[in-house]
This record gives sequence, structure tokens and C-alpha cells, in this order.
Amino acid sequence: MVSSSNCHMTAEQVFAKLQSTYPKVALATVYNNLNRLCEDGAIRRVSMEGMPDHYDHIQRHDHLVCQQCGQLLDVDLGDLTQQLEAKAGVSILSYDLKLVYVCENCKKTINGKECE
Amino acid sequence: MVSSSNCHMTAEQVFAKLQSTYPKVALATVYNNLNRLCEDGAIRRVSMEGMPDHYDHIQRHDHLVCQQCGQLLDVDLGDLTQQLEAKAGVSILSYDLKLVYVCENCKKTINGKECE
DNA sequence: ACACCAATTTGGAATCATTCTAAAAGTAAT
DNA sequence: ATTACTTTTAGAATGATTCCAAATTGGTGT
Repeated sequence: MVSSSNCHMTAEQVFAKLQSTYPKVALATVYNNLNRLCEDGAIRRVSMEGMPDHYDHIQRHDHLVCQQCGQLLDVDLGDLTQQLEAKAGVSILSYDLKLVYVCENCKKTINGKECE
Repeated sequence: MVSSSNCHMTAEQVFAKLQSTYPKVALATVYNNLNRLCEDGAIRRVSMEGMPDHYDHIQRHDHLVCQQCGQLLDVDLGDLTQQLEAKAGVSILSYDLKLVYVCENCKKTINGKECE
């Protein structure tokens, strides 16, 4: 079965990767299984503006998103639940925190053309 | 011109609302202008998993998202930039923070059917 | 081996939000 | 009112994802 990956793959990428080993899997199956795994809490879906969903491991962590190229990077800021609950005044189930920055690659490349 | 609204409307909702007063505006125009306003920093786009983009005012604030019905609510946790930068160890341009909770409405309704 | 039921997979059509495109309509200055 | 520019329009196109009904696969008991 499709097991979770260590990077931040999209359904399409998982599909592509699978094709070499299992040439007959259908894209629908990939979506089915990714969805199932998400429901079961085995993997985590990361959606970002204007790009296909990425799938990620479930260990607690947050994300750095490059403003230029959209590249996604894990970063662990620790568990802020307590703090956020206190400030918001409601009890929360979870939270989604994305830090927008400019990745090293894009910092070099003057106008961010060659990223990703 | 289409000016920003005080709630969290989708392009479709803006379109619908406009139709009564300007029956000939096209949906494409709404998208054009919402996009422009976003670029110009006059409004803010809020994208959430599995639902159309919502548009929001630009004053600094974060969001509460109901897990059941997806309803979006403003909440202000103050500016966490300093703190997050310190923890992440990189300088960030901005951040996007969504707190997942269960709204009052959905808490009442035993299985969240009647929300939104 | 064999038949039976359930669960999974397939491939292709369908959906939905959004963008693209090329033509039409405004708007302004000359 | 003529050119030059910008905005708008309508509808087609796109792209990610879901839906669907048919086909395949997996046991399980015999």
C-alpha cells in the first residue's frame, strides 16, 4: 500500500513515483489512499494557495513557505496550543501555522526565477 | 469599483451581491478586481482547504476555523512575528495562523449538520 | 480448486474554482 | 470624433480533485 513519504509530495508526484514500481496504479487510487491516510491520521495534508495539496508526516511541526517559489520547509516552533488558546479564549483542536519567508535559493537568484 | 467587504466573502458571493446593483458585471471582473486589490494590498485573500478563497480586510489578525462547518472567524492574537522569528531562526515576511476549533453552532448541533 | 461477498481499484467523466483569451466597450486627451 | 489605453465581458480552457459504475482482487468457508 501507499505509505507516507518523508518529503512533501503532491498526489501527482506520488503517482509518478509509484508508476515505476506499480505501473498500473490509477491516479484515483492515489487520491483515494492519500485521503484515507489523512482521515486515519497517518499523514497530514498541507494545502497552500495556488498549488496542489502536499502530503506530510504527522509529527508536530510548522512550515516555512517561500514567498517566491512556494517551496515548503519543515520547522518546529514547539507546541503553541496553550499560548494560542489563552490568547484566543477558546479551546482549539489544532492549529495551522505557516511562516512566509524567502528561501536561500531565491535570495540568491535576484528575481526568483530559478527556484524550485 | 468593487470595494472590500467587512465579512469573509468568496468571489462568488461578491458577484452575487453585486448583481442586484450592477446586473451586468461579469464573474471574471470580480476575480480580476479581487486579484488586483490583493496585489495592491487593499484586501487579503484567505484560502482554506476544500473551499473557495475568501477575501478579508487587511488589519492584522488571525483566524478561527470551525472544523465542522468551515466557518471563518476573526481573532486577534497580537503580532507574533518577533516570537516566531526567534523560534524559527529566520526572518519572516509574514505568517498565516489558523486555529481549528468547533464553533458554538456546531457544538450545539450534535453532528454538525446544520452549520453555515 | 470453487463460489461468494466485501472491499479496492480503475478509467473516464464530471465538478468546481479560477484563469485565460480575444473581442467589445469605456475613458481620456488631442 | 480619432487614436491610444484600460477595463470588462463571455465563454472556453485549465488543473486539481472527486465521483461513478464497472472490473478486479481478497479472503473465507466448503
